[in-house]
Amino acid sequence: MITIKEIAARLNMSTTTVSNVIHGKDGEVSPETRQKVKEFLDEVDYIPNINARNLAQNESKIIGVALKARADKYENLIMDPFVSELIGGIEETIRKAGYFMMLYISRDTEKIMRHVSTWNVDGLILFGMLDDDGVRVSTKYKKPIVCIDTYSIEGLKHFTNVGLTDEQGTYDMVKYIISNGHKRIAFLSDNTNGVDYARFTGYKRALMEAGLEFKEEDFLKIRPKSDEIEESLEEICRRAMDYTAIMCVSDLYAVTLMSALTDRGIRVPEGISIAGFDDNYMGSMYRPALTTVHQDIKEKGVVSAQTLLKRIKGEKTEPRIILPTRLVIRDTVTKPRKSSFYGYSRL
Amino acid sequence: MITIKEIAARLNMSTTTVSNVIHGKDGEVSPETRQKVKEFLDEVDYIPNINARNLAQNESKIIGVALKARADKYENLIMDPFVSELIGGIEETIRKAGYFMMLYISRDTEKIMRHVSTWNVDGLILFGMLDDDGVRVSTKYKKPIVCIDTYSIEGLKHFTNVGLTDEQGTYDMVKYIISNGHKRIAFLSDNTNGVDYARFTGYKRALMEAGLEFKEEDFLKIRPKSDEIEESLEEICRRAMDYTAIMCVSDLYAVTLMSALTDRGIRVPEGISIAGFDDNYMGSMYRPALTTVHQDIKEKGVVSAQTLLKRIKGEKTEPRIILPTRLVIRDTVTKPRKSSFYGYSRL
DNA sequence: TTGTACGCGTTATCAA
DNA sequence: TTGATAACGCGTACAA
Repeated sequence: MITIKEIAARLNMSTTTVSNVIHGKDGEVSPETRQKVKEFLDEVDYIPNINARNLAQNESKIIGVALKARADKYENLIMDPFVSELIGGIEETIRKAGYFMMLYISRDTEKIMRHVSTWNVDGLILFGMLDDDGVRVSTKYKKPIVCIDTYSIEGLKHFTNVGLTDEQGTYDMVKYIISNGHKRIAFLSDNTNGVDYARFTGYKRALMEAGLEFKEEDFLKIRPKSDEIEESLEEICRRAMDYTAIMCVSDLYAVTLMSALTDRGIRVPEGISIAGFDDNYMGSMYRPALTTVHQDIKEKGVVSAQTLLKRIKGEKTEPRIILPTRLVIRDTVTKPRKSSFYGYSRL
Repeated sequence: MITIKEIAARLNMSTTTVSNVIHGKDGEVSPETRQKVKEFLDEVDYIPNINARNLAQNESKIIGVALKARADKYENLIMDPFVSELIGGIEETIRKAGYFMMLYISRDTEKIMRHVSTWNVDGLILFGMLDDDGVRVSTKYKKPIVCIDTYSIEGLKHFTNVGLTDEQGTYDMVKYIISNGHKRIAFLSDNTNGVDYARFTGYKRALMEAGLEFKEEDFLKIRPKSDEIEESLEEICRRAMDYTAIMCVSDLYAVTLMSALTDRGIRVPEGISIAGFDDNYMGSMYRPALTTVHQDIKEKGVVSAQTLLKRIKGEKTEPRIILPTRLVIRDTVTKPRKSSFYGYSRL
């Protein structure tokens, strides 16, 4: 690996001159020397040492991307195509802007912050952070942070949130379900924090507006840990037939649920209508194809990275960016079954 | 961000002493000073500047992870749960070993190599590289490289390949299909390089062994680019009924194909049997559940990272590591349809 | 046991 | 237009 110093020595000039040519400071150096240096640079295939550069400039050109995994969700986190699509969008944007991406997955906010401090990253993208983490992060770290899908960090300095019309999207979908004639509609999720809370709220608003009552038990809680999910699904399927439709908080869960129902002889949508949220590949490939709320996940990644890049350059940005959602009507929501028919294909 | 120098000044001692305490060189420093320094370190929450450290030590503690995307496959690359699961395994292993992971996606081998050179990464994990890239990479870069699923790099120095019993796994599956009574079995993929070649070979071997003839046209070529896939699928479905079973090179394609067939009224497995390879979430959630060749993708990531770490430490490793596969028999391969029945559910 | 001084590769400042 | 030199923060050989 050749260094500037060595190049300077071989060309009989100073490191300054070489450095100037490398950085295109054309005013500082004569055309002839510039030419000479450039040729030599090509010849030896000079590659700068970023560590030295960062040390001298006190910057890193690194964007830290931290996924905060919940203990009970780690497996799913990394299985969900959501994540890879998001990362894809982020990586592409970062790379094109001449930055580098360091990826870090952890359950521990503290560790994440140490990590970014060590590397002196120029900015941080956080995904999967819950409310209470915000303050802790905030005090440790002075550089721009963009959160994805994190509610209730508003007001905290350095923070920008990139989110969705979660509430409205779910509201629209449940309204659509109701317009199909459904009256007993459950909501399926594994928690009621952050994004899930917003979607849950949208669901309840649609119910209320239609004069439908919401009872606590209409919230179907799925436990995604691999050693609990079967039992969890068993119970949910048992209770499913109390409803004619289930609004799922994600496509992942919607598809998981449809499989479980199918295995128990309950047909979708004849026996029960199912709606998802995300519009990922799994939902679109499943048959019957999933009716769902679309979000552009890659775009979410791109916008997050772009916003962070702007903030790094010192430009002002909105404290919260809200991306649109839209309904994708496919085949899993239809009219409710007749009360006499339970949709069982075998019994 | 506090520096060693500053700490030394405040404590009235030399930087060496502080440094020694930080690195636990207990023999070099008296218990009292050690205690004093440690306390102060905690108090000010000292975080080393990695750039300076790397510069001084000429190492980086960074593992570069480069995904080489094929032009026509980028979208799928990042959609396939395969990738996120693999990354998950790699990241976890790297992190636990005290290393950092830099992720880079590019179509251009040259760019990937520049990237790793600049950062002086301690080692490299390459995924998606094709045969011809090998040599180019090899000459540029002297540090350990672990490839995932790259055939024909054997013999190249610095390289280790982590792969699968691709040929055998596919052979086993096709043999299983044949044992179900099938005689006309197609193979679906988008190319015949690397991994796909190995699987293709396994398919042909099983055919041959059973005295079945393979014709060129039995290779069904899918074109995965988003603006071509519909047309491609249309043609494949038209030709599908010349066969009673299709061995797909991946679960992703198997599920995609099943959807397309279903949409055209062809039922799986009544009309045609389908087998996949990978055993991912999509295939296991699809109904009918996909019969497929299982590989442990996360494990692949873990083993790759572990192997690289070993090589970085100077330990010898096998030039090629081959992970096992096994058949997962589910519901998409059954006896072939009667020749009079074409499995159409509507026409 | 502690401290001094230098090198790592780069950029920046200032003088020639 | 060019060059000498300091600085960035850390680790370490070697001296004290």
